[in-house]
Amino acid sequence: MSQFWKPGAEKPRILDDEEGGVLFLASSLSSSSSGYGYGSIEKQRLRLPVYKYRTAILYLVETHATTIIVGETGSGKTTQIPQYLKEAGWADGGRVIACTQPRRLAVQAVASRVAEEMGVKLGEEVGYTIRFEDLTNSGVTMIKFLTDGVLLREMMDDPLLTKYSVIMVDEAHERSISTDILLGLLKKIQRRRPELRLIISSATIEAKSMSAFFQTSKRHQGLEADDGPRKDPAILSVEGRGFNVQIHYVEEPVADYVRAAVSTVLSIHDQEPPGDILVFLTGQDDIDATVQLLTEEAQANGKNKGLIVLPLYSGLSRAEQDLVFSPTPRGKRKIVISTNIAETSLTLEGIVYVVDCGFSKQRFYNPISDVENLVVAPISKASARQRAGRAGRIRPGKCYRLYTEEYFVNEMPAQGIPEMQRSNLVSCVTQLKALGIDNILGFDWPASPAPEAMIRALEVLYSLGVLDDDAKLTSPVGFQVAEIPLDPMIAKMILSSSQLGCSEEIITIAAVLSIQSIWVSTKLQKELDEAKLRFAAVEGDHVTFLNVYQGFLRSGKSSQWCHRNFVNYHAMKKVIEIREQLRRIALRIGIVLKSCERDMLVVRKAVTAGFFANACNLEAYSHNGMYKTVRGSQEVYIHPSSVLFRVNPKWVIYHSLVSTDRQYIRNVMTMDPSWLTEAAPHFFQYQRPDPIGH
DNA sequence: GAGCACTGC
Repeated sequence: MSQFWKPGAEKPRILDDEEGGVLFLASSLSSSSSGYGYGSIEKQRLRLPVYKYRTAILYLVETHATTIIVGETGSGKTTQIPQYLKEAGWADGGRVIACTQPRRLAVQAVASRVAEEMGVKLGEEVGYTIRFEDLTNSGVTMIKFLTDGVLLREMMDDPLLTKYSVIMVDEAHERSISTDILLGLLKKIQRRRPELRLIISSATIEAKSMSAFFQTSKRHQGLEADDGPRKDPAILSVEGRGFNVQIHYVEEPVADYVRAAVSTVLSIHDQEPPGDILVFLTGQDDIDATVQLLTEEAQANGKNKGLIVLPLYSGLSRAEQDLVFSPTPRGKRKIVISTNIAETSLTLEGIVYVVDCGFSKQRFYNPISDVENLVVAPISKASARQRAGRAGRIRPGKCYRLYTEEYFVNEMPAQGIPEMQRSNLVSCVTQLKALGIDNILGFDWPASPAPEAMIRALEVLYSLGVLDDDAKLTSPVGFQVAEIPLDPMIAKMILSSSQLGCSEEIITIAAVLSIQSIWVSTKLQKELDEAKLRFAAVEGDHVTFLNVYQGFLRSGKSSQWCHRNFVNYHAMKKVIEIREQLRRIALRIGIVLKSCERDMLVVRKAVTAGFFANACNLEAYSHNGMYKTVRGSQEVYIHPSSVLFRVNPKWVIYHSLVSTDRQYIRNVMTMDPSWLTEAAPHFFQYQRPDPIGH
């Protein structure tokens, strides 16, 4: 491979664009150098679109502190660029090349692919780290894949990330909270470590704003010192290798996208050649309705024989999700009706047609009421393109958009709102504080969150005793909370359990609260309710979780036991895993591991210490179970899934709140109001001088 | 008596 550009060699031809970024125009190499006697993996590597840009990428990374690579799916950037860097010597001298991904599955898949291409054992030269799993060998691993959340955690031990020579942040266009925090911090690190190189890889042409973010102040421009890289980011664009997808729009806006989706699917089935169909809708309700309607109409038309209609959303059991991946039998057409999960998280093979309703459920946070809501909202153009691209993976496809072209062009937003601007920031602020970022309001974010959200987060953390009057982390509580990889309210609950002597129980509760649900998703609602009753505790859902966990342990962690009791076996295994991680961290930060045996009073006090802000009082004379929150006097109701539903104790504390027609509180526990002033005297003095006196 | 887009540490 001597023909490739290496650091120090004569530079390839480049052209500066008017913004000071560097745009690579032509490579002197073409991909025609493939074909002599390489193994098939090697041949495949040479055929990837990114291969043509190998020299350019290495040159830009050598000469620029930050390189932004815009690459469509199938360009090969994720698997190839780390290898190019290694071949060019960026992993010499014990240094490591890092590549981050937003999702665990992607980390594992990419790492094993790269290990295979390099002919090495996974966990040696090529490794990966995700929560609960570290497959790296320190001193040996040269290329390391990891989730961006794990890299953020690594910064708590090594703030300058000194072992890495190059950090590639992949899928940056998704703008998850951890990607955004990471980008902000990496920009800071760059100032302290000029030898560090960043590669920001993104699927959309948002590169300009990303470039502006990494652009350092004007006076540095043009000062190209011989001993350092250029400070202005380079931008390089790599084409993808997807097939052409023809876009169809509706001529008039549709009133009901469920009906529109059904009729679109039926006409594709009627008129188009074989190929599976993927339909994007917003949620479980829409999807179940569509599956039913489609099955009925197909039956009525006598077309049901050729159709396999399958729902897809994260709430389905593993077995139900796996159905979607089974190959379509000859002569049949598979129709997958899915949430956003199929946009990025899962990739289906064999899709030729996509139907896109133009909406998805998105989280929005209201810092004034401190409530996170799930709202059906229009998707962005970037999402619409991503959805359409799902039709072009195996051959040219078609995408049917259930909105007008006029709407797409003129009204659909180009990019979605970054998650940072739609979320509660309590965890995010704690993490930054732990990394020594004192001036949170002045932090240089890729997208600044609302000041109200920031102030609300500071208030909550102050009331938890995580921050002091100067908004600095308290010692030891604040630092301990930051070490625990969970929501600060949960972390505070764990810390309090140490003093109350019930940490074993509270850690179990923390683990259960941090997974989706320990119950199986089933249509047998009555049976599920009956199963729940077998574990129900008068103290509420938290203690009920302890009963389930005890039962699971006594059964010898049996999957049959889970099945009999409508408990989700995979969820329980995850609970065990999270418990183990939390116990390790607890020992490290000096929490006393102790069981309170059957004393649920201390367990409830520990929960209150974290969740006092979620205290509610049953309205006197309320016959319909209406509660008011102590903090904001909001009307709330106990969710029917709670064991305290219809029990309606006078005082409760909840873990989370969901808004639909009503505000429902989920995971609810009974408590005594005198604990509130005990847990957070300042908070309740400030909010309401005497919460107990009525 | 009713509802949970999707990730991640």
